[in-house]
Amino acid sequence: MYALVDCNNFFVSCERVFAPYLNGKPTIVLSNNDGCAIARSEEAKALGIPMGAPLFKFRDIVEAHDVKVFSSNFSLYGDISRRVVDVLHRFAPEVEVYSVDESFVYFPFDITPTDALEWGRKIRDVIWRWVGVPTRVGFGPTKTLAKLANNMAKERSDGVCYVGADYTDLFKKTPIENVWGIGRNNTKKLYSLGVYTVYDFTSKTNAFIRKNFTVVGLKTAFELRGVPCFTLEDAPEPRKNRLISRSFGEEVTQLADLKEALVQFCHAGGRKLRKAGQFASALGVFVRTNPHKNRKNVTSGSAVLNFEAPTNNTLQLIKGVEALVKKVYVPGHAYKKAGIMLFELVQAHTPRQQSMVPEEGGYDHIGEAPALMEALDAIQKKCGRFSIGFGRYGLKARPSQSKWQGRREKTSPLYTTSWEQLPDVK
DNA sequence: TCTGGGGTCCTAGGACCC
DNA sequence: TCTGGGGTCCTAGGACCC
Repeated sequence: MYALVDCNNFFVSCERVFAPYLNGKPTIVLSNNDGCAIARSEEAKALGIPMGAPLFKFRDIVEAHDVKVFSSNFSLYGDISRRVVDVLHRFAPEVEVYSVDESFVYFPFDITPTDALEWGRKIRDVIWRWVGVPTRVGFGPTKTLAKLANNMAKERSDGVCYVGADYTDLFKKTPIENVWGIGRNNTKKLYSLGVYTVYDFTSKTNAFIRKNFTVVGLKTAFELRGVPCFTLEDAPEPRKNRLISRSFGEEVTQLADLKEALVQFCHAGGRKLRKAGQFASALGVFVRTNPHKNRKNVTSGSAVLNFEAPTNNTLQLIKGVEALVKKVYVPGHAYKKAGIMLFELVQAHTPRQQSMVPEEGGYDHIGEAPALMEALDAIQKKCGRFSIGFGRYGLKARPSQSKWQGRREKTSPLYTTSWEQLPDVK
């Protein structure tokens, strides 16, 4: 038996944990750069604010109804997310963190749907009391059915639901696009093939599904019929690539500004690699002008280089960026977005080809962080992320002074991850 | 004026090997 | 007239997820 535990309107719910005055008020959280609505409270949804819509398109609604607006505060959301997962581990030994607001839970013992629903109510109750965010719990014999049940739980007053493989009546009423793994494109194709509901889909032959939707679609069909094809990934595979990118607050035309942004991304990238014990084999840089401003004339560029030996040394990433940015930067263009990509990430213990001629300033033994990086991480951890950097790359003392930094005008405090910003209890 | 930031998996087809 | 039977690796592109 699988369960999917999903936090309702997660980012908004996180904001409400420490600001209960927001309860009952229409509230939204914006994407980076205060661009789009990426989380909406039920009240905000009722006002017609669409998911992913840019703020300027519904600003009149915000003003007319006094919608509470927040910039995204991912430190807070990440911390709340960890707390939710901690609670789940008390209920079941096997938990797969699927995303920041969703986890799969596997119950390895026999459990009836009735008992499952009782468990679900208990899980919701404890998360609500201990962490302070509302959740929904869906149960099913496969992950896909649990996910569907989670969707159905929206309609249930107790926020829990079970869906079995034999729920034919339900399947006849459920649109196929509600199924996990059936996206926009497949929906269009399914409609054209006369498939509109879950029932229509599961009734098709395997050969038909395989032919039109590859093994991916076939697995989904099996899952809906109650045959598990996706198991719990309790020890997720280490990630293979990493992307660090941002849209800029203001368009960037100068090479120095572009470089400064990319160097910041290298800091973030290096830190993330070291934390995960990973090393990047190759580095990519990309830049892009604003696609919304001049749709016909969006320019982008990218370049990649291979490291002689995989690295997680920030300084080596920066050196790589220095070489690559010259290839992609074209004077006269106004860049709106840029990023770095770290490819073919390897773990410290992965066997690898040694370089015959060690790079100057590099290091030979993978897994051995150079003392400089250890010091950098330690100082940044103690004194803050911008307390130290590589001076010659134009790092300003406070990066908010840079034009490439995005807008974050309505950020809530770091209630749980900064000593200075702990909330007061009166 | 203003439009996010991450990821994964699968397939087809070409180049190349014996 | 008739033209084998295996493989691997890489890339681009398309689909999906949050």
